[in-house]
Amino acid sequence: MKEVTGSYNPREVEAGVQDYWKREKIYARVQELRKDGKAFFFVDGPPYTTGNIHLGTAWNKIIKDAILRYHRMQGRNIIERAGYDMHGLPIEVKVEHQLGFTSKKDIEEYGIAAFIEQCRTFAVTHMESMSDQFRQLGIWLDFDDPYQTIKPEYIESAWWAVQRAEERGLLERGHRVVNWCPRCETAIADSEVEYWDETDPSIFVKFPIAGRENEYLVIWTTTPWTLPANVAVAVNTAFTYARVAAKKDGHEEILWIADELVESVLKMGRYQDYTVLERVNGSDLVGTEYTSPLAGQVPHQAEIRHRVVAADYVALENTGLVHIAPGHGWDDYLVGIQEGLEVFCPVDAGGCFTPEAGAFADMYVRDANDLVIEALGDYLLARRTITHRYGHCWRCKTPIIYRATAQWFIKATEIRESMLEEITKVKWYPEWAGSARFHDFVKDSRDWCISRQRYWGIPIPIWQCEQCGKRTVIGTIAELEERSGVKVPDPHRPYVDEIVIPCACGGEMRRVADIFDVWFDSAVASWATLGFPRKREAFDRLWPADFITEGQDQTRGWFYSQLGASTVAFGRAPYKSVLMHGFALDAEGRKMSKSFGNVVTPEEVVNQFGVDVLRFYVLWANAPWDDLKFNWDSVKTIHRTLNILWNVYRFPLPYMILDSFEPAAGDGGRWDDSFVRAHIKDMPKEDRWIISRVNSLARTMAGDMQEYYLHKVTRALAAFILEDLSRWYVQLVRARMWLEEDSPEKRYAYETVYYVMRRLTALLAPFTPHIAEEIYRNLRLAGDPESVHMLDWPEADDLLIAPDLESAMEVIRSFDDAVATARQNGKRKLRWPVSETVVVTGSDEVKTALEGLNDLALNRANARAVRVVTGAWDRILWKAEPVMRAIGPEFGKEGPKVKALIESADGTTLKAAIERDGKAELDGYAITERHVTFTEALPEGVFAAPMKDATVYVDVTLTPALEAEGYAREVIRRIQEMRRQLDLNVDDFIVAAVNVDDERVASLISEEEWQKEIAGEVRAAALTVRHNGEKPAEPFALEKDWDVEGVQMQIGISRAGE
RNA sequence: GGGCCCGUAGCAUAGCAGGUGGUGCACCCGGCUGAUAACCGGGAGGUCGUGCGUUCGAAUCGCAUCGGGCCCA
Repeated sequence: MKEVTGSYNPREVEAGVQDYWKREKIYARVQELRKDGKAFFFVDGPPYTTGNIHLGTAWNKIIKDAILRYHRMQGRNIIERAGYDMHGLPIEVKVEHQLGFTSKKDIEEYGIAAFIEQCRTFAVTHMESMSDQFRQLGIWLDFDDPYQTIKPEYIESAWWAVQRAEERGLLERGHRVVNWCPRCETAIADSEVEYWDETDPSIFVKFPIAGRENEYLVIWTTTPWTLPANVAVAVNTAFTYARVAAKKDGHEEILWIADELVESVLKMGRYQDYTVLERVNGSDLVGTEYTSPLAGQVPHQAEIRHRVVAADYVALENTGLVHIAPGHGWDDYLVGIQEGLEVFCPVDAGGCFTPEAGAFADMYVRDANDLVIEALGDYLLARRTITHRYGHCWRCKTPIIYRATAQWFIKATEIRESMLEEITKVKWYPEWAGSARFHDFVKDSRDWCISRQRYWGIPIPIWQCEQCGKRTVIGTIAELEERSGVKVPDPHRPYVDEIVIPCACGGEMRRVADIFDVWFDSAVASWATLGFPRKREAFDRLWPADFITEGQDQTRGWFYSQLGASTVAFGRAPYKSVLMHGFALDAEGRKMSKSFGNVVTPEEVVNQFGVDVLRFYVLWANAPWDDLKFNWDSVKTIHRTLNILWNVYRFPLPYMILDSFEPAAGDGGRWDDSFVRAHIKDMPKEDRWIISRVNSLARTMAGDMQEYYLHKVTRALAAFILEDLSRWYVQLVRARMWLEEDSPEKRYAYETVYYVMRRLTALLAPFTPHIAEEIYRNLRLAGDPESVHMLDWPEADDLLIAPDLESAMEVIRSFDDAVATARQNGKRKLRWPVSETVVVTGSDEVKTALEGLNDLALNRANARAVRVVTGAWDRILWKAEPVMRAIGPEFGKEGPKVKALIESADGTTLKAAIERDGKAELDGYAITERHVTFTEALPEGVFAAPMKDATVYVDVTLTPALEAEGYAREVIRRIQEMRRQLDLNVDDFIVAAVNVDDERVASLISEEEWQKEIAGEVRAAALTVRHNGEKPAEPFALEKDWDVEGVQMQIGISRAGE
């Protein structure tokens, strides 16, 4: 043990500890230590390798680290490989940006091989930087060998899964409407679409009904550019539609509009008058044929037989008739399939019209809106604009379009039931994350489009024969090499694109051009991290994962993609338990975003307050599943808490060292609790109490960790440090530390403090691994493990838990607070003793506690006596107040006289008489309880304050003896202060002289008893107390004038022998 | 538009198997001075988002509504 002089400097502590971990390879040794333990297979959700980590990423890893450290201390062998998600469009877009590219054409010209090298470099560089940042947060995952989605063995894990899908008939080539980014020229996942407001045209269009003169269906759309692809109009059979003769500027035309919407539509079209000719049910309209107003511009439109169809999703909005273009909308597409409509999509990958769009060919669709509107001519009924939420590509921010394309799908809808079933078998923290949130998401899930038309990703391992069309799905690189007869240098594009497999028909099979949706990469992490299918052993032993934890946004993300891929490949969920955590928000509860400028980085927090403070804060601030509202004040509070811990830790060290205290060692020079267990019966109550408390703490924490109540665990820790240790135990035990001679009391104090700190550091280790390690390193005995992280979790010791003592101590603490309040009311400082303190209570618990812990109560109250009184305390006086409402009517004009009598009577006597006899006589008048109320009147010098189930009365009246002690304490305090100013060691002796102006006070403290007391307390070899005495010949090292409660004193001190 | 979560003093948070709302920070006042660029006590501060309902009684249960978050459409 060495003394610690500095105050808590987190950055210094953390740098030292991390250096120690590195030097002594502590992480590896802890792994080694636990390798025979029961396995705990954890899968790290892979962060995407772009840029720096943010607060949410840090929170995520901190939760993981705290939980894994806890399980490790419980003896588990943790499989804890870190992982990174390194493919995908976000990186491609960043690299495109760096290279100044704007389209796929630029990439093709630059060369795919060179392009993906840039992507690879980008991903690897960022991965390394992120690992460094995580290491700095004290995260103990295996960052030296993380799983990386770009590695060949990882790519195989994905290939293998698709091969399973093919075997099970769950892989499908389908023509579907997908979210399409015209800039990136690829399909993008629903999860890659970001919504924000966009202003678009809002137009009402008349579709002429075939074979009718001047009669139209009125539809509404915000995407005029989809009109060239119109094939149908949908109505809802639950609505009534009106056939209206509408008049405008002398013309009349017949319009079909949902009955309830007629008024608003006609107003929009500025019609002056109308008549409803007939009303029909929606179903009566079904089958009605019409022609396209764009037949002149788009030749194919003239060939389509447009008709009215029924669809449930049509709402009573706008016109109640919906324009259907199966090539450009998901709902439209479904209606199209159902009705056997043509899927017409005259738009290319870049978002431009194809020649099929006739007059609009080559135009970018969003730019074509105005031309389409113009081309509608008289068929345009009304034109407005609308601001609505519209989807954009999450990477390049281009507005997306819906486009029917050929894509590869996993038929998630076919395995939906078994996915839902699997969800119920997983343990969810909290429960509703699975049973409600995730369940509802999966219930509504669609088939999963896994193909992307890009470059930096896992190539889809499907080879298709150019001649016969037969396809084959490759599961491993070895299989590919065997079947192609070619060595595969890198399973990425463009290398795999060149590999040809001979087909049985004599033709050549070539790879389909697509790569995987990047979500498919991480979906296979649970087996990829174990090297499966290349390696089998670990997979057979460990899979599925015991535990994963990610943010609530991963419900649709990683929780889902993993479940989907695993249900396809293995027919079961790849995880046994899932903790869903919240999102990191700013103090106002808003999302942190760069454009708001409200982003707080983990780095900022760490630079100011250190890693442990950040860690403790994010775990402590709220329940894991609630959103974290970041708050600097709270961070400061946590800093203060750890600072107090630090002070508590270092305060006994100088005394221990001075006394050469050696904690009792157990077997092999290893510390254990045998001393405490052997002596607990003899130890002072406060020692037994704090020992009980720290064991209770361990018990509560273990219970809460079962449910991953990280906030409760850290709050319990903070409360223990602040309330139990610092504010209470340390205050009680200080005096024993200062004892000169060796004594059992002092030894017990040392052993107790040591015991508590050893247990506490272990309890803190998962949450604040650095400060716990730092303290542990200084306290550990020679035979102890080198790191606090090698210890087992301290199980609560039932034999040392004393519930009665804990509750009795609660009473004393409440008493202590009340005494302080009463003294404050009586303006009597705690340093000044008081004669008597009385507790009036009806509670047995209070009585028992104060009697059982009377020494403690005396000490805390600084009183000559602490007494418990049940019922009434005889020194309480009562003041009688007349109740005129009762006196007036009864005594009539005698009333004022009675009032005066009551007011001047002795309330205490009056109350006693009424209580005894039911009435009292005052000058012949019978007074009963009706006529008078009593209020408590405290005797001179007595002050009261409430405590739990009791009232405390403190008599602050001074006597010469009390005064003598009070002044003596004042002198002691001043001399101590002067010792401090001289920077003396605690064991230095001094010589001192006190000169008191006031003769009476001088004589009080000159009494032998107090002079001895003062000399002893301040370690004075010589002490003189004088009244207006002459100054000593020798000047003192330090002389000061003091005003002590109005009494002037001159005090001088010097170090003895100087 | 739908699902889930959250909404308690200036800020953050506990209480939510219903029975007179706790705690921390900040604030004001005071104490302590052998943890001291620390520590401790006291005080003030609340329509428990809003409305309706169930109940003898609701922060706690139900419905509606508003605000925030994540996700979906």
